Amino acid sequence: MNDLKDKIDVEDFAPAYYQLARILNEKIMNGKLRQGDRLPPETSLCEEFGLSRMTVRRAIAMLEEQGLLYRQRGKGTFIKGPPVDGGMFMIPDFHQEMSKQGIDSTTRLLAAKVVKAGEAEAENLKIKKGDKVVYMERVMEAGGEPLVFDRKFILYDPSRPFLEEEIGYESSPELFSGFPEMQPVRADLTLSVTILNAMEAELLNCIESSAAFRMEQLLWAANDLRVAWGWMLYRGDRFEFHSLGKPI
Amino acid sequence: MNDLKDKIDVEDFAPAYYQLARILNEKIMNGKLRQGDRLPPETSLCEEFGLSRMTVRRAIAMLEEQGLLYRQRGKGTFIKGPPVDGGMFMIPDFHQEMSKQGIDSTTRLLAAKVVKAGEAEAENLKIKKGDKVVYMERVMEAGGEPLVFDRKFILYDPSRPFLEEEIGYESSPELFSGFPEMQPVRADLTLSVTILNAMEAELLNCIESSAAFRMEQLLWAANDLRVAWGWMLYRGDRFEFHSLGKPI
DNA sequence: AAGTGGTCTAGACCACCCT
DNA sequence: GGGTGGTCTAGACCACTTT
Repeated sequence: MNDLKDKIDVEDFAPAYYQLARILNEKIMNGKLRQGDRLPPETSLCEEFGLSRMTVRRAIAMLEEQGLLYRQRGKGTFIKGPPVDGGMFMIPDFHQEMSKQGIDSTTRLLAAKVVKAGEAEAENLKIKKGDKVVYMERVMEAGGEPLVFDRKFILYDPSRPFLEEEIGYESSPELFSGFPEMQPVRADLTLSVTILNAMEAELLNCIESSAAFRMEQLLWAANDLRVAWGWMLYRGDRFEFHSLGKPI
Repeated sequence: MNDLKDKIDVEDFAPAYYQLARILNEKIMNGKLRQGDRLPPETSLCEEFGLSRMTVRRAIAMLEEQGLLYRQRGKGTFIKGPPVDGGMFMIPDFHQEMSKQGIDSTTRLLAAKVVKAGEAEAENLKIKKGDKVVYMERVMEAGGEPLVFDRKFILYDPSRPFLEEEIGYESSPELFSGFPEMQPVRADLTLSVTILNAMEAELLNCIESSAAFRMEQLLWAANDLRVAWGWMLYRGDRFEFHSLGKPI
């Protein structure tokens, strides 16, 4: 029943490190290598598969990255069990994900204006309450349905006139294009859960008090300058995320 | 104002690839390398820093893994913007995380018994409705507060007596220890949001109808055998998760 | 002392992109 | 054809663990 080749096939288009990773991954999924088992030493694998050590190490590094095993200097490489009580989750870019699934998606701009910063905005952008900020509200839709609500407060640059046309379409980073000092270089994201209030529920076409993901965003430019703060609400009845276990 | 060495320090304990990754990362965070910019070719970096190509590539690979840049064969290596509309989130193992924070945590077993599979369990474990399964309910607590509710349905192995003592403590994988055929080798995790019902809210000491994370788990053993299914509820008022941007 | 993983080199050849 | 990243080798030395 073992149709799998346990050898590196030079005719195969896949590189050797990838083939080896696949072979080892298969042994783990087969139960031939079990939790706690030690992998053969790298030098043994080199001999067994006719590969150099760097290539063998690269295959093992792939599996380590996926959390299938761990390495201990001086001791060996050991198989981990599956991540039962936790894992990694990716929240993909909304429009990218939709277009990948062949679904048309749009962003609708609800509001974009200069307002005075309230308590929360001032605190998060480290400005004074009452200072001017650009406020922006958007809804992202797909299949004729609103799915994500986005609200952002953006640092207002008095040296630059505020242009509504610049705002509101697909990609947020473009908001800052042309203003190198305000270009975000880092984003701190925080994922939590919340219950939609009446306004949010109406915009998202949900019943009030339903649950949603909330992804808070704080965008940093160079020199530790905070350039934008806000959050996105993902409808709880339309989104779920899967742990990463990219098949090899 | 540039206190950063832009050279590899052989006296430094950090390996060369790591130092180079730190230097490049700093240039991105400084805004010296901006979104869309092309990195110098690998061979240039080799010369500039006096490193072999493999070492330079390893540094770049680190940054690529973190989503800071991407590579295109034949064209070059380019800086990405920060992941504004999505990112990676890790949900850590509950007890590991608590002990890391110096907080004592416990697991309390509420129920462990053999029951007949209902519709959902039968569907998810691919058994017949009414077949026997092991049912288990646990609450994980820290700081005197219940924080996570766990409910699992485990494949019942008639050849093996069901022992309540085996169940219920810290680590789920141990449930299967000693039964190699049932040892999980893979876990499919699905993250969603939900609203706590009366029973769940009481067990978690929350008000009813509050929001929570729901992490559904399907555990697979070798031969594509489904060995357990269930879900964990994380109190929404006590949990939030941060995107991964490990500082270099 | 022997065995293990961690780092690094100085080359080599290949696949792809652009001119 | 020249430049880029992608893969691979056959060594070397080091740090750590175990015997």
